[in-house]
Amino acid sequence: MIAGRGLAGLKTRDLAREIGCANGAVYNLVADIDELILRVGSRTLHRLDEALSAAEGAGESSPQEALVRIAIAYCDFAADNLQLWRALFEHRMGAGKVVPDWSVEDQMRLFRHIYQPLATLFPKRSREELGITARSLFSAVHGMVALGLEQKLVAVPLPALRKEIAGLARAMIDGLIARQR
Amino acid sequence: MIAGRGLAGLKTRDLAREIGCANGAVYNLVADIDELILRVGSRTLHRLDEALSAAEGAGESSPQEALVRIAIAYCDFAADNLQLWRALFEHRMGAGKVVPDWSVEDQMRLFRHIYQPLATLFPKRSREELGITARSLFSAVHGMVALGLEQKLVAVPLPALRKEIAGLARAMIDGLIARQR
DNA sequence: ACTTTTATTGAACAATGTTCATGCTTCTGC
DNA sequence: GCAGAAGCATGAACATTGTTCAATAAAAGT
Repeated sequence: MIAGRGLAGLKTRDLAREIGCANGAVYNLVADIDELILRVGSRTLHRLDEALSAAEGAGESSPQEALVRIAIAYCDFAADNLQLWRALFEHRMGAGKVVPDWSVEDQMRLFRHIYQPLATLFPKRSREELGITARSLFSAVHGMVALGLEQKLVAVPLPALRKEIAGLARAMIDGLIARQR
Repeated sequence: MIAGRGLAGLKTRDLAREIGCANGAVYNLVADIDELILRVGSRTLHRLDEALSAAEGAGESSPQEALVRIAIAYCDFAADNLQLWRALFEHRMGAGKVVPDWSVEDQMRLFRHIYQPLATLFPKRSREELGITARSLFSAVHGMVALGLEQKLVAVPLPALRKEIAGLARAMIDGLIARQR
């Protein structure tokens, strides 16, 4: 239902009807809709993880190009799974509730993909520095994808967005390499 | 109320009580809460515009440094106006409704700040290319600020975030310059 | 002063997440 | 086989919220 009508289109009553049970029975499977959304998010994150892994390995080449491929793969995944991907970031936890550990773990796993090539590129940097850089790179690419797929402001066709992301990703990496010297 | 308790803390009844009128009277001032939120967003965007203008002009220097200052100013504004700034991006229009022109106009104005220095740096590029690059740069910085202030994943202290943003902004710009040659 | 327009009120409606008393299945130990 | 227990399903009911609306009051116009 999230994939079809978006996060806002997920209603407990519709859901109960779809899976063929009463309203209340949903709460035997899940404590909250928060939990339900997190569990869907977990699946999405795992599929995203696979997509990034595939991009990481494909075509042995420089770490630079691996990072660019990962960025493009991220963009493609988001475009192909628009609603599910949006749900990952649109969702806000209900008041007072805290994100469970297993969900945080799912999110953290993403940075691994960026960490690895970065560590090869910058062997002198500490684990912590690399972690921060990895997160920054991810955030930057994520921002481009997020606003690029929003379509509301300026309608940029997907191929142009991919090219733009590849360009800026290369620029960031080149800039980082040049800057460290 | 948005500034205090966040977008989710805005309730029409509380609002009516706060301004001293009946529930329904709110709808003489605004058609929707969507409109209300957009109007608050408009004010936020104007204040943001002023903050970026101040950063743009401060300390005559290279376009590169102007861009970095703008990025930092964006980060600072977001940190100082966290809830209001979040409301700009968290809000999704109610089903079927479309964002009015005046609100889109408000959003577009932001890119001007980035466009100007970019045009100086890359005089050969077309207006359209510059527009796309401006949006990409903005998106990338926005992504860093957004995930950086989220605090949920990794708690990065604000000074570190500012440094990180400045570093990656410089890297992006350097990379773009090097790449064009 | 009377009419017309506008604003205010607060009850009512609809949508939606969540809970719960009641009753029904299914499993367990014998 | 079966009594009791444990779990599950049901759908009504509740709480919260955005929104509407008929009735009423206020203001403006003439």
